[in-house]
Amino acid sequence: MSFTQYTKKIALVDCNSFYVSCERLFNPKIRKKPVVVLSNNDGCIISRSTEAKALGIKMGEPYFKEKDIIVKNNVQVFSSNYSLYGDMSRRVMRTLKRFNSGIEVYSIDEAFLDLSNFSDDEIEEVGKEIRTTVLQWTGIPTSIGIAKTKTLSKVANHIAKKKQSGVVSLIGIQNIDPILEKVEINDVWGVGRQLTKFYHKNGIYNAKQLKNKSNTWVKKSSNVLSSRTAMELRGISCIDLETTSSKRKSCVVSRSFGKRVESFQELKEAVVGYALNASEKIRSESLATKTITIFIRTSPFQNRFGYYSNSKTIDLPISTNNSIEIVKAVICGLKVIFKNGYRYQKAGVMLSHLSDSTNSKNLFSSEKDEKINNLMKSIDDTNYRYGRSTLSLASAGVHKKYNLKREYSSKIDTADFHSLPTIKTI
DNA sequence: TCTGGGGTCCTAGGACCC
DNA sequence: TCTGGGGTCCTAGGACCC
Repeated sequence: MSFTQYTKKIALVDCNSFYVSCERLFNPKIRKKPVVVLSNNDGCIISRSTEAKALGIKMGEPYFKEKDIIVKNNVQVFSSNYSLYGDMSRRVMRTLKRFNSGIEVYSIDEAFLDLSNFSDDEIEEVGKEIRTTVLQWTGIPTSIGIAKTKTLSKVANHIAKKKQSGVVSLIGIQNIDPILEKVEINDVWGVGRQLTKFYHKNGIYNAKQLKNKSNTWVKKSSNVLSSRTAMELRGISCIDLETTSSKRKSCVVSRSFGKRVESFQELKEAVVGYALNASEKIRSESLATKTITIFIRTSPFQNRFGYYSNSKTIDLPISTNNSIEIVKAVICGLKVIFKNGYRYQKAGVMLSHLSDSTNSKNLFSSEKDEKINNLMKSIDDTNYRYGRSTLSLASAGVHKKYNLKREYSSKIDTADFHSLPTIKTI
């Protein structure tokens, strides 16, 4: 006699080489070819097709270091196009939501799904159906791992990546030790470079060894996060699915420059621009900031001209999301930390201690605040309709020689009518 | 020259993730 | 010549209090 089992089931859906897959959607010619996508400023390689991986091109490597291999093998290169990737991501997530409301969108190309309401017997088929549907509706190939905990579903996903079917379930397997034994410790979710070093020193080289270590040892010699990871490998769920999206706690806008920047004026224009972007972002999420940090630095890789990095944090008496106030603080901070004679490579603005702005009326609110809020709102509306920075502040400048390098952009944007791919008929 | 014990709160920096 | 950007959480240690 057998009866249907309904154990806890978490699926991790992960888009394969997501940015590359997005570029391939509208460019069939590069479907079977090696392709890479570069980070901002065409700096590093951040997405690789399987063909590119096979050539030995490494993740996160500077583009110029791999250029020889790239040219020799005619690898297709793209600058990143976040507008396109963001839009495709939303389509994938919308498709996933149809299968279950219990979904945690974990990153631009990953989501955890609670599939506990499906029986043990049918779960692998459900995974395959999800994969097929996402591929059909969005054109994006995915890998799906299913297991009792988030950490184990990551393991399953890791294995699924190398499988033809793209779906791996660990549900119903009595002894998963032989599987975990083949997973290197640094491939376990939550184990980074430092922990890998530490585990190696203690004779732990794979997931099985960590799983079978005593919990007290892990907790005492490392920390709670590590012990949670170990528990999850044992099939005991410690990291919950976060299905309700909570408001963020900080907001950063930072960029590397396309060219080194030396003058205060240019640096100021750049950080004012970042401050405006950040302000707009938090306004769009009905948040206000109480702490503003501005940072600048020269390149950490070339210290021929000396390395300099500094930041200034400014605490406001009252939370705000008013661009003018935020820009004022940022310029103030920049004046404190700016030093002449350096070739700056990067700058950024961080807004933290964010709180809900909808109930932020306080003792000092006035009619003037009301007017400023209305001004901000009309600036945001105009920029939304006519494109970012249609309306800006004079201090943000107009020349922007330091702007990003983006030499290989596909310029396709499915979220912008004017940048949709066109079909030519002869 | 000697100089307690214990609690809370905050922050900077580190480690991790994608 | 050229090395991304944006998050979260934890912890140790300092400041402060009685």
